[in-house]
Order: sequence, then structure tokens, then C-alpha cells
Amino acid sequence: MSASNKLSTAVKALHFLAESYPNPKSSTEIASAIGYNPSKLRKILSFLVKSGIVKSSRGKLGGFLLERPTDEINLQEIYCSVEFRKAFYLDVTRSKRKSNFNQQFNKYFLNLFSEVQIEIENKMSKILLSDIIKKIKIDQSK
Amino acid sequence: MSASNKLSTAVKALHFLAESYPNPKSSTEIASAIGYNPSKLRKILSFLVKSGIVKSSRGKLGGFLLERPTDEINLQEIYCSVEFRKAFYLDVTRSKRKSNFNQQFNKYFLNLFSEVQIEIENKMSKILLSDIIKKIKIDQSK
DNA sequence: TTATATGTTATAGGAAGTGTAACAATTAGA
DNA sequence: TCTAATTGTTACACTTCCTATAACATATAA
Repeated sequence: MSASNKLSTAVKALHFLAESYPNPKSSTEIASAIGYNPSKLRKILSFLVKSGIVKSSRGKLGGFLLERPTDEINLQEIYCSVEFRKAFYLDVTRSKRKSNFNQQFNKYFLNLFSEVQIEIENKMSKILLSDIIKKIKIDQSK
Repeated sequence: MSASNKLSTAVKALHFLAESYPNPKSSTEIASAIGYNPSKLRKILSFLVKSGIVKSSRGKLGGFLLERPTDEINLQEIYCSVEFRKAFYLDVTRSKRKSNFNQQFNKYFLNLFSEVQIEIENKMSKILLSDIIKKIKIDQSK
């Protein structure tokens, strides 16, 4: 991929927001909690806002807040939100020489990859944020 | 990923070798057929040789040849051969600040990703080179 | 011995990712 | 209305990775 610093950062942030619900938290607070740059984090969080996973409010006392319960947020939509590319993608745009055969081949290959992609999406959409948080808690208590 | 110029190039080359079997083909011939740089192609083919997918012979009249029938070569082993990274990987090595929480989180996250990875590998190992070639022929006859 | 092929290394240029800073837009509260 | 604090966005230098190509050592058939 470029899979994915952004994804794991998003999940870390969401985990933090879930723990501190219903208090809104600023990007600075979240960033220092998960060890990340506030500015980059705001960029990631702005994607989550656009996807309706997180709510944001500006100004004094502003911050970020989960928009939905954790069992209504799955890994697949988090991924799609922060990552432009498909999890399993084929970069065919770069090849310089574009023969007929190459074009046909790439077209077919993209179809092939989309089958794999569907498999990944199915798997990821079954993993809920609540599952992840539960698992982290168990791991921490060990 | 970096998924994957290399993978599609490998499959194109294997497709060409299957078509011209049992005549060995040089990297120059293959490269011009699929529109690729001979030197880079040799690098990719050398991986396929190491994996026992392709045979090579040096010197005059040398070249590359399929080592196995096309229905005994699957997409998964082609991928593993030419691509160092897993298809679905999490790059956790880059994070600078390594708190205890981050380390634990990353460890758990890697497990989560490996579940998805297994799914991908299952799917890919069921796709045979012979299937791909068959599909390309059908597409071309349209 | 020679021509030709693989296998490997090097390198320059470009593309993409990282970390940080800066600033406009917005908003609660004094 | 003014101020402080916050999101949202842009910019930039730095690094890392990828691409395309060239060059050369190694191997081999004739």
C-alpha cells in the first residue's frame, strides 16, 4: 500500500476520542497523547469529519468528538476516509509505453485486482472500532 | 501497497513466456514485447528464477523459460517472488516517538492486519497463471 | 576466442511521504 | 466588540522510495 501510517494514526485518535467521550478534545491534546504532529493530525481528522465519523467544532472550547458509537464504525470506512487509494491497487498510470496489448492487459489486471480488493473490503468492514478497543484493553491488562 | 508495477510486469513476462514455450526468450525480446526496460526486467526475472517459476540459461542462445506448467503457478507466489513487502502491510517502523502505548498498539495492529493479509493470500493463491492467460485470450477475441 | 546472454551494481531524476510552520476562518466568552 | 483559542488549509524543506537507464562482471554456445 501506502498502508498505512495514516490508518493507524486515525484509529489511535479514534480510540483516544472514544476513551474521553463525551468531552471534545483538541488536535493538540490528541496529538500529544498518541505522539503525532498536530497539523498532520488535523488533516487526518478533517477527513474523518467529512466522512461523518467525527464531529468538529471550531473556536474556543472547540475540538473533536465521535459522531457515532464505536460499534457503528468499522475499519473499512476509516480506511476509505483517510486513504485515497484502494488497499490493494495496481498502479498502471506510470507505464510510459502504451501499446494496445498493454492497455488491454492492464484493464484485465485491474479487474483481477478488484476481486482481491472486494475480499479485503469485506474483511475490513467486519472489524469494528469497538472490537479494536476491546482488544487493546485486554492486551493492556496482561 | 507498492502494488504493483512489478507484479503486473512479472505476469506480462510470464504470459509472453507461456505463449512462446518451449523456446527460451531473451530479456531484450521480452522487454520489447511488453514495453519495459530490459535491465529492470532482468532483475524481476531473476527473482522468478530464484523462486523456481522460471528457468534461465546464460550465454549465447540463452534466455528465460517457464519452469512449470501455467496451471501450477499462482498469483500469490508470483507476488511473493517479486515483491518484498506483504500486499497489505502496516508501516510502523517510521514513527519517531515510541511510547509504550504506541508500541503495544502497533503490535496489536500488526496482528489485525495479518488477518487481512491471510485473506488476500488465500484469494491470490487461487488465481492461476493459466486462468489469467485464458481470460486475456477471451478479452482479446472480443 | 568471440559473441551474446544473464546477473548485478550504480546513478541521476522524479514522485511521494514526513514533519513542521504559518495563516485564514471561525467561535465562545469577557 | 475584542480577544484568545481552535479547526482547516497551504506551503516548504527534507527524506525516502521508485523509475529508467547505463555499465560491467560472469557465464556459455559455437
